[in-house]
Amino acid sequence: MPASVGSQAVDRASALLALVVESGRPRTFTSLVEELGLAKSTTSRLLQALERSRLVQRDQRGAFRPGALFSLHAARPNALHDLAELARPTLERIGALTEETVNLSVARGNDVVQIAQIDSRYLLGSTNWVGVETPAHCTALGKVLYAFGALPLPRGNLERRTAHSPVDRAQLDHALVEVRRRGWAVSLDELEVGLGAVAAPVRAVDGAVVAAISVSGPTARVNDHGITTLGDLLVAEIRGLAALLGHHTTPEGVA
Amino acid sequence: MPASVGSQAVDRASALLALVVESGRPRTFTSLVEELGLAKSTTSRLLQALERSRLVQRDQRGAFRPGALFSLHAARPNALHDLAELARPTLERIGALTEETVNLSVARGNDVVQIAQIDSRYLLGSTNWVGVETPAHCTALGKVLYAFGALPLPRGNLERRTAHSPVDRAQLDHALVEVRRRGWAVSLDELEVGLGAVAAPVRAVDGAVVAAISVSGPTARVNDHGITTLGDLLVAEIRGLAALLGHHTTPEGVA
DNA sequence: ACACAGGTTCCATAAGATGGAACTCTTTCC
DNA sequence: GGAAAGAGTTCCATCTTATGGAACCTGTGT
Repeated sequence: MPASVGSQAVDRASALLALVVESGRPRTFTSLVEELGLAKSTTSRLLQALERSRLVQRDQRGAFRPGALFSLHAARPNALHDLAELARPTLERIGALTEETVNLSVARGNDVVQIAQIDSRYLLGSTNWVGVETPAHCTALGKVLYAFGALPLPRGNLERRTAHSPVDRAQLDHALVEVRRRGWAVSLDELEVGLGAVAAPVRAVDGAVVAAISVSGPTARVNDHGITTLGDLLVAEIRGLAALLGHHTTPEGVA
Repeated sequence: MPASVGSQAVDRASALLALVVESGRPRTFTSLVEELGLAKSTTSRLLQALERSRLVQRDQRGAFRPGALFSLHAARPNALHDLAELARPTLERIGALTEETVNLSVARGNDVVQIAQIDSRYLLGSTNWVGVETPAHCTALGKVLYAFGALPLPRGNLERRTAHSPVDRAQLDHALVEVRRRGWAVSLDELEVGLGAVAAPVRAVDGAVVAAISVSGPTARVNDHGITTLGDLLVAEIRGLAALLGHHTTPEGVA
């Protein structure tokens, strides 16, 4: 661990900051003291310094949350582009293994936005979905984000894209139970007849799903037959990406 | 200078990080050394510590950009909610001064997303636009984001919402020149007949426009008559918000 | 092959970070 | 309503840890 000298204070402050950002909800002073095992006085001083620099801020109750600098970054139009950069190696490896089109998406408001895509090795691949709007309930990516609470569930009737699209919340909910059970989602002929996709979640350290990755292609190649293999492959490959988002390489089971 | 002791290293590292995040584009090692006036060795050590904690990352050329922790935060569905919190006092003050509906928006992909709203004091106010999709070329918010490069300009024909909507790029471009000249944008009867709005940009320290704030209401109240007053009021009030996103000017006293 | 900019490592020094204890303010409990 | 526990900050003597100048790399252009 201490393979580094001359920066103990910064390392400690950074560790505090990482905890606050990664846990995704306000952290109390005491919980931070306990988790890092630093002296109260040290922790207090470091947090004050971070607050001064707008790296953390305190809410009404005094708990710490990511500060204005994080908000500023998030508001930049290309903030998600950085995430795409980070994920690119993972996407490319999945692309190389499956030879199909690979997409990375996050939830934004009530929509799913595609932020990166690796194109299929085949001539007959999916088109470019970056920026294209799709009804989330018909896509594997949307189902993953719905299933793990990253996207607010839709109300009212659902748009029927094909004969296979889920048409109401009951059908969708049923599908989402299955997604949670398996850990990945499928969409076959639901968005477009002849188009199949599998998607799996990308989780932050706190377990929250922050993004999803899909593999999609014509149902001639992406179909019931090899779908389990694809789903498991996705889940396995995404482990590496999750490590980038939160370095604790904990294989300890968290549901 | 600040009356703070026991955290010089953290303060310096935070200052480095703030520079990297605020400038919005990759910063070279040397430019950071020059801007902060620290010793090369110190700067190098601090940046290494920040990189270790995924607070900064280096691109292919070795320049520093915000790291994975910033991307992680940006990918969270509620990342922009934090920005809204930060802006709330400003929005409320504008709402109190104008008694009209106030909105905060950012660009996301090719769309404008409303992330916060303060409702009009009048019964006849605008409806809630948070989450609603609107054609950017017909809105004051959209024009601001277009004018200052926060939103990619639209291609092809533009949707004609009313007789006053701009119908092509030529008309829109002409309007944007005016927006840049005045520093704020107007939309009267362009989105809906009877609806008027004024919007102004929110800038980060590097000058990049990261968001826009609008005041909107029925044209009975928001119209050519008082529009300059409204525009200037917006620009003036937003200064305070920009200070929150940028450098520290106030040691104490949070509204 | 040479020089030079950009960047990292080394090291003696002392400046600055550290943690225990004292202290303040708030909340809870009886 | 008062005592006690809880949450967090400030103080201060101690010595760990950050510091910056110089040496040292490493890649690039000439």
